[in-house]
Amino acid sequence: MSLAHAILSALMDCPRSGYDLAKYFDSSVSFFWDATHQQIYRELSKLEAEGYLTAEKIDQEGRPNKKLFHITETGTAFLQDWIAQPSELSPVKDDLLVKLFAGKSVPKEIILKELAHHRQQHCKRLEEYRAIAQDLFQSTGALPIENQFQYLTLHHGIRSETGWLAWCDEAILFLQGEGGLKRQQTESRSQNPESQSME
Amino acid sequence: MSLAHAILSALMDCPRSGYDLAKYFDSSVSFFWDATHQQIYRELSKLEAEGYLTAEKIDQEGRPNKKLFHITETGTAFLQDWIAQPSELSPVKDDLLVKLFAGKSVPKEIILKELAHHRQQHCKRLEEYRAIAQDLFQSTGALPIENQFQYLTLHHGIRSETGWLAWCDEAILFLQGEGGLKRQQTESRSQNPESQSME
DNA sequence: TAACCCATGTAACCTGTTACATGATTAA
DNA sequence: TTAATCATGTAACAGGTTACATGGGTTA
Repeated sequence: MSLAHAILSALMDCPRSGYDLAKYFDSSVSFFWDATHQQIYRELSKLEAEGYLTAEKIDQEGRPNKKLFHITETGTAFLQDWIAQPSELSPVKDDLLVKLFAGKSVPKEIILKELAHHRQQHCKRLEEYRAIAQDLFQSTGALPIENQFQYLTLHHGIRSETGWLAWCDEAILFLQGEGGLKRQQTESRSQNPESQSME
Repeated sequence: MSLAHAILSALMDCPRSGYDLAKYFDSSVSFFWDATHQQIYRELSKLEAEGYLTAEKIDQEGRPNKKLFHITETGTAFLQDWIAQPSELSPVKDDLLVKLFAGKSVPKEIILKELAHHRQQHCKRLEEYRAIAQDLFQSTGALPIENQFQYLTLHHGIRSETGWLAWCDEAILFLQGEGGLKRQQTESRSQNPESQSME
């Protein structure tokens, strides 16, 4: 869908090589998009052919030559157009939840183990996100405009990981409590959620 | 990745036709997986060819004939195996967050409009999930084992939508507040989140 | 009489994954 | 001397999207 748009966004900032983009997608873009270097190179060729990007060849000594991709005016317009188009909610796809859904067909310990494993992975991710937050936004006072939007996406990532952690904890307790007996009330604060404060 | 597994899980319950599955994926599975009828039919053929499913032909009068798919023992074993294999976190991909990331390249009103639009869609989804929760889990006392896992997946969906709503509200306020000036403190309750109570 | 439900599919295309391939430089 | 970093790609395959196709029965 929007790998192309994610790449164009990343190139609005500054020109980057395919390699740079792959690294970028592994860190500062990972809160909301995921792509391998193979996908990125293929998409870059396509975007160049369509005139949304131009490649600048950089000869280097002591390391491989590279191509820096710059976004063109057509590319910028294409991105702006897409942003202005209202879009649907992105589809949800989650392996762990598929496993849980079929949970009754395996011993409970297997599910509990997998929940613990995922809990730990979310924990790790949360720490990574917090570290990025520290790096980027430690100054007091107003954020420069360039960083406001990045801040919001990162904040979403932190929120989402925090939510996963809490859900994992609940699910583990629920299943350990022999299921069902400890179910709590249906109407809760989530009707009118007390929002977590910003990171 | 796991469309095959999601289909097999759905058939653990009871045999279903492709059409049934498509409807099921549109409602009770939508908290964690998404698939169109084309994908489902293709996957069913494949799963049948591999021996994980058998098709039972049902001739009907007054409406089209159909095929009911039953999971086989091989199919069950295949699913159980997959569940026991530890899996990585599912990748995040979200269009709205890509738009926000590139937010500085369009007028702020466009972003605010899109945020409001998404907020409304998440609201609608949350209501749908709550309605399903009411239907399935209104009884007091212990949940039957068959429903415990479904309950947990649904609960995750409700949690996630609640989180999205709260984030949309925060993002809208943040951007309306001329950005940055109203940023709140970095260390917050999310360090040790007060979990929302179960639905 | 129009739209929706039931029910199944094909075909073309685009996107994502996995494996393979190269090769110099630098840090442990 | 082993592994990681820099840097770019091809090829095959699997998974997902969009458009097309059929056709009777039911509800507004």
